Amino acid sequence: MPETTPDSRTDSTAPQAKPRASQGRRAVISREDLISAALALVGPNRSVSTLSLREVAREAGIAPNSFYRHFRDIDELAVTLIDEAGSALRKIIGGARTRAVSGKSVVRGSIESVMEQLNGEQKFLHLLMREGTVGSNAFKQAVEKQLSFFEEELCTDLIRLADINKHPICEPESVAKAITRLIFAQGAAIADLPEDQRDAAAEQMMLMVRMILVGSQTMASRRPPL
Amino acid sequence: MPETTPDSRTDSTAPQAKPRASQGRRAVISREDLISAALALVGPNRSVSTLSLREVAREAGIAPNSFYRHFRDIDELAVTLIDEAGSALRKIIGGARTRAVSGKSVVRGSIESVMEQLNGEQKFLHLLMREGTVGSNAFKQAVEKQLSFFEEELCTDLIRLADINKHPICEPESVAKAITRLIFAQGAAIADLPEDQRDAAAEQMMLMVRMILVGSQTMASRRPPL
DNA sequence: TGTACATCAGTGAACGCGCGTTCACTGATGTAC
DNA sequence: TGTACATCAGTGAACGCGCGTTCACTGATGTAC
Repeated sequence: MPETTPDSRTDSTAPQAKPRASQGRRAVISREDLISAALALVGPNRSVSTLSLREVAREAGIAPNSFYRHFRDIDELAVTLIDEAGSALRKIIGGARTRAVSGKSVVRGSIESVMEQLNGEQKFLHLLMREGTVGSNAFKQAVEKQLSFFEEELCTDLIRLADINKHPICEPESVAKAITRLIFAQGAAIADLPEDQRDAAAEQMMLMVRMILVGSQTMASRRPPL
Repeated sequence: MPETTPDSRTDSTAPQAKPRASQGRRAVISREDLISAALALVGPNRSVSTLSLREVAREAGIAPNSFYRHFRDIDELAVTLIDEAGSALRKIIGGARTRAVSGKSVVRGSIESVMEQLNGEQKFLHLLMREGTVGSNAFKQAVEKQLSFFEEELCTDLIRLADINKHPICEPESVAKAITRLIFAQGAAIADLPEDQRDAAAEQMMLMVRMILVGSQTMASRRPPL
């Protein structure tokens, strides 16, 4: 029976990720339960790197050492959390983007989708925004990987839209990177703002994104693209 | 004699910051020594929020409880560290900016100055880039304050240059914010890059900044500025 | 100049705490016969 | 169908560790007389 979920796990870093599912006592909690517990604990403000193994186990309702049945250590859980947050977020934003295919409102649609995430209950976004600059190298790489996924998808969209609108842009990779990084950096700051200032901050963010886009279009029209 | 350095210290948050200097045993270590010890410990990768009181005391060569003679707690030291990093960095970059007053090379001069910091021994920049998204609210606010100082200075420069070059830009505050945030976000990522990829990353960062500037100029020329 | 004294930077020992990790275990389950 | 057994998720107790914080202290210094 082949593995049906290719998913985002790394190649060989899950040494005890239940290779079997047949014999022995049935599991009462799962990897996913621990992830949920961790997600509940980080809330909107805590960093994954401050989670303790005992704390997560307590939240999940198991003994501390039972944790080792599911993850090698707390860092493996943290990286898994980052990966899951990234893919969940890409799914959400990707949905918002394809829903609003009409012209350049793609930018607005995406950013509004990000803001919804910020204002809502979801913790994925906070999590991703927070872990990029601290913690172990494994953390940073995990975040970097997720961000580059966003960049790639945005880059594809930019090129597609440039073709449709006959508005070529220069260096779409750099444009995508600038927009992605700016949104994540600003998003983290906006998340800490009081509710009534967020809309204005979101508008400002849209203006910034528009500046980047207009700039790249202007630069493309000065020199022929490529 | 009026206070010549308005500086960044907060109003009343240093309850035991040596109000006297006359009686009693002479201090063998100072507040500054503790700050240096902390700075040495954070190095290029650690977050200030992971410093322990005992660790800093050990590094400074004093008993753990002697720490309390200089700071209320470890958080007060961390905030002080952030403030000092910010003002040191503003001094350095401000110098680079005024040195290169000729035309638009101000942008290049500033970014090269930032890159020098990244490549060099100084830890101020790493520190500021790292602490904005994690840690207590006090940390975040301290970083936010320093970043907004950068923004203000950059905004002033942008307006001045726009006047000189007869190239008006729209919403200089937003432009300054976008550039500042982008540089700090990207800088943190570049700091983790291997040496040989940094120059390329710096060039890309300059391109991004130029896109923002060009975009804001283009948008200003479409609608009359203000 | 000498002496008593107040000041206060720094100390050493101790506290209780939460942590990660280990150990030998328990007991529910699926499988082989 | 019944029984013996292997598997293995979860446990409870214990370990040693570094932590922040406290306490009563020591002893160098400046000041008053």
